Amino acid sequence: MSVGGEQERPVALRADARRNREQIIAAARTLFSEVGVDVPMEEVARAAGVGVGTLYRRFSDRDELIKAVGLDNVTLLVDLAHQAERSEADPAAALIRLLRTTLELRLDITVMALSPRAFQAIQESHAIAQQRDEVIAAARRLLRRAQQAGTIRPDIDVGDMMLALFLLSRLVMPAADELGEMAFQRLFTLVVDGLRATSGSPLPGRPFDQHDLEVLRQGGMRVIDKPTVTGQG
Amino acid sequence: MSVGGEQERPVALRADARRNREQIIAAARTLFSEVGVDVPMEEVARAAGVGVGTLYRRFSDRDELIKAVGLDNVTLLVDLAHQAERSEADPAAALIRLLRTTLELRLDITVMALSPRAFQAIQESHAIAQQRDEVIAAARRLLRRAQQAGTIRPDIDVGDMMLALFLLSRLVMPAADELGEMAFQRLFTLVVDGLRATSGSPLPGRPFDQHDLEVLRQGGMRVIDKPTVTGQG
Amino acid sequence: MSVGGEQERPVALRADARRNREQIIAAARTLFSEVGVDVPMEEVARAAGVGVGTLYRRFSDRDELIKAVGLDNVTLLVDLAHQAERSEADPAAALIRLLRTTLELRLDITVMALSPRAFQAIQESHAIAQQRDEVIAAARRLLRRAQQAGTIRPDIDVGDMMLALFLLSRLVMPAADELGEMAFQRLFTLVVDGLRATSGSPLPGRPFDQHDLEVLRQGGMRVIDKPTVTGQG
Amino acid sequence: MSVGGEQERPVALRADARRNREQIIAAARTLFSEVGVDVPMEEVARAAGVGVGTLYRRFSDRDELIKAVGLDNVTLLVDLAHQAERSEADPAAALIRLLRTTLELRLDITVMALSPRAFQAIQESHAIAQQRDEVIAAARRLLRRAQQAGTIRPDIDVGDMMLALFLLSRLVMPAADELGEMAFQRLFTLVVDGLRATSGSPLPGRPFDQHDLEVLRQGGMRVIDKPTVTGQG
DNA sequence: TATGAATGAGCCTTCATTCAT
DNA sequence: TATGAATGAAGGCTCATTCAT
Repeated sequence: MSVGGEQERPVALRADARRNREQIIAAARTLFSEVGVDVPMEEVARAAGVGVGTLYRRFSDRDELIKAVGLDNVTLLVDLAHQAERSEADPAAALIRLLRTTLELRLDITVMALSPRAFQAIQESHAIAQQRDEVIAAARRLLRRAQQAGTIRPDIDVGDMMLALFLLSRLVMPAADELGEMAFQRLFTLVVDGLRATSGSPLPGRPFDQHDLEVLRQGGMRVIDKPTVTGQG
Repeated sequence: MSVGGEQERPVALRADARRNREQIIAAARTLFSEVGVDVPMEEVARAAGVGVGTLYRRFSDRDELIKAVGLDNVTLLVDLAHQAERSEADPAAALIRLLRTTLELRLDITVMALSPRAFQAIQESHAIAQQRDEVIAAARRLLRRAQQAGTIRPDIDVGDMMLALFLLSRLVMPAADELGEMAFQRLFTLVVDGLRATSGSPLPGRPFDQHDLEVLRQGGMRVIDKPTVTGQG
Repeated sequence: MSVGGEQERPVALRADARRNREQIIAAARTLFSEVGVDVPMEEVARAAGVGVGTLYRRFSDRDELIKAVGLDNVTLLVDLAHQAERSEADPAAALIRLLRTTLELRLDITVMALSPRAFQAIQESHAIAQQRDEVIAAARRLLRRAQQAGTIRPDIDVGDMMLALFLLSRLVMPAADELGEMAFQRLFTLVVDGLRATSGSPLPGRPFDQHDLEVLRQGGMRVIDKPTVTGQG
Repeated sequence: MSVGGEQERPVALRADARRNREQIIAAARTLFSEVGVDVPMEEVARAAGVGVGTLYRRFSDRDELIKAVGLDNVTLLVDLAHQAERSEADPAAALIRLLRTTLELRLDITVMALSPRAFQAIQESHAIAQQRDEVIAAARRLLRRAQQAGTIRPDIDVGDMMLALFLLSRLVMPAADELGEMAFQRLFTLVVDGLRATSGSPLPGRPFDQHDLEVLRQGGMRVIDKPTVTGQG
């Protein structure tokens, strides 16, 4: 599962250094997801149990950290996507489970950039792009199979599905809140229902494919601020 | 149902001052929606064509500006909601049009606070709360009628609908971009399809009502950072 | 009681304009004394019952206002000083009453500038300097008479007395506070006791005359910030 | 009588950090005293030879800096007061030397708050209040002894003495100015003469004790702006 | 190497002064 | 002319990043 990319340290890190690196990425993944990619670097360092100096030694600036988290995420996603493809089950079910897992693991940062800054950063990474394309390709294959099986509506393509994923990614479920969890599950189900074959209205325009998604990313659509449904800080 | 709230200027402003005030609110509405409520005040001022000083003369601080935009939005929404109720048409269609207009006019800030800060600020305004409750009540009445007509799925309540609206609000359509516009329309339709009676899976949990929404707001669910689908708008 | 000075408007002001001018000076005298010469101009205008525009029409900037207040004060002081000289009474008593009245009317701004800025401003006014010199000369004559009568200690000159006045001027008595008033009266008496002939220790150095005072003003001694004995804003 | 207060850093600072902290407090003590507690933070930082960021790292805001300076001052004062008590000499002389040292070291900020802001800040610190009370208690003991020895006038209490100290604190002696130094010494002596037993007039009202001082602080008396005897220091 | 201290640029807000009504 | 609106410079504070220990 070696990744191979421009983010890779050329030489193997010492055990403790590797541990630091992983703790930082783990902390950043959570905080990026819950607080946003603008979270203060000190907060990331604190959550990782290291000093800022160490953080900066591992990741020369915020963008590098974003890329590292992104690569880590997308690497996991490639595995998940391949697993989904390999499962014998109903392709729609596999696809939906993939979506859900992506959200539950908060891996969405890579699929759709979280902020202009994150997008910028991720754009620069060839390794991420490559892996992401593979995830999308796998998702697309699953989608096609589900559409042929008649369980997902025929008038969408993988771009539409990614946008739906993106929407859902805006809801983050704090660990210990039952109501929030329920809200997420309900909305997830509701949106997935919209993806199903039984859904009524023909969608306006034409199916969105990966290329459309790319164009959209380049300069089309903005989505907005650190929103919240809560009063929490 | 006269508005008169704590944001209301008691005395008439001079013509130029009123014009500036309106320009500032308009600029803030757009920027809050597109960039977030943390957008630099200077940027708001510049977009409104005034100096920062003018902005601060009208709105003593950022929170006041947020409240003013919120009240302005919700006041518009009350009108729209009542119009929707009065329309003889299919209640589901009226409801969906209300959702769409809300999004197109970027009035969503009031329905679901965009950030902890916005939430705080809006909480303090009795006038906003009152108007918002009226909007939600009207939406609920429409929802009930549509459910009785069998055109909206029966297992949801107004809270679910508001959450769906919130999700969609994360997609903002830049004026002159056809692809972005199409993306929005497709996703809007897709999510609305999920709201329809024909939709398949029973939603987990129980219908979300306004009270659940309130609880969620108080401290339940977080949603995340200034996301983007694009590199830059 | 015509003043004659570079601050004088060349032509007579209309009655309402004159009234405005006087109200502004009165407000400024109080606020300069109670809040400091850095008090916001809007606050001065409000206290005077006019708009800032009017204030600035009468006084081109803060320095002009300071000069106007200063000239007004010193003009009053000249009268008071001459009255004190004319009184047949004990010269020490006359002198002490002059000091007390100066403080109670808060005319001290002119004697010792209230801030670097005020000092600067006042320096520029020939009219003020002239009147101030006359006040000091009168005080000096009284002082000499009192010293010859043996009621004021012989080892001081008018400069020392002015410094004592300056010290006392740091205590401002809010209108309706009995304790504050008592504090002022006690300290006033205590300092005056230090000026009396019965006082024990010979003062170090040599008597401070008006010239020393001038030198001190030019660049010698600083005194400090908006102090308070209270928690009030 | 160990100090340990809320301003105390619990852990030892790194050598350079400690040095900076001390330089900042030293710079702030001087500037607060000479320019006022409203002196720009950048100016404090510059005087301490550090950047603003460093200043803010040590003291989270201006109030914390004020408290730190206050605690530092009052801690020194407690030592000085106890030394004064221990000295075998004439209690009046010891008391007067204590007053003089307080002024020469510019420790007065704690005894009488320099501004509403300083007062507020200092109020919040239990550690400062405690130490200040001890200083005042020691001063009171000295005062009593001197009064019993017949060398200080009997009709005053410690509150009066603190007010006298406050008055004198308004004169700040710039290091290298002989005339300013002489002015200070003369006025100091003059005021002290007013405190002596030989002084003539009975003071109006009643002796001011520590409680009166407290009441006065709470809301009674205001004293005024950044005054100066000079054009510029 | 890990740490956390220092730096300084950037955004927030206030207010002196000018200008339009 | 009186008013109060508009401007923008200045000072407060935060935080990304660099550097000394």
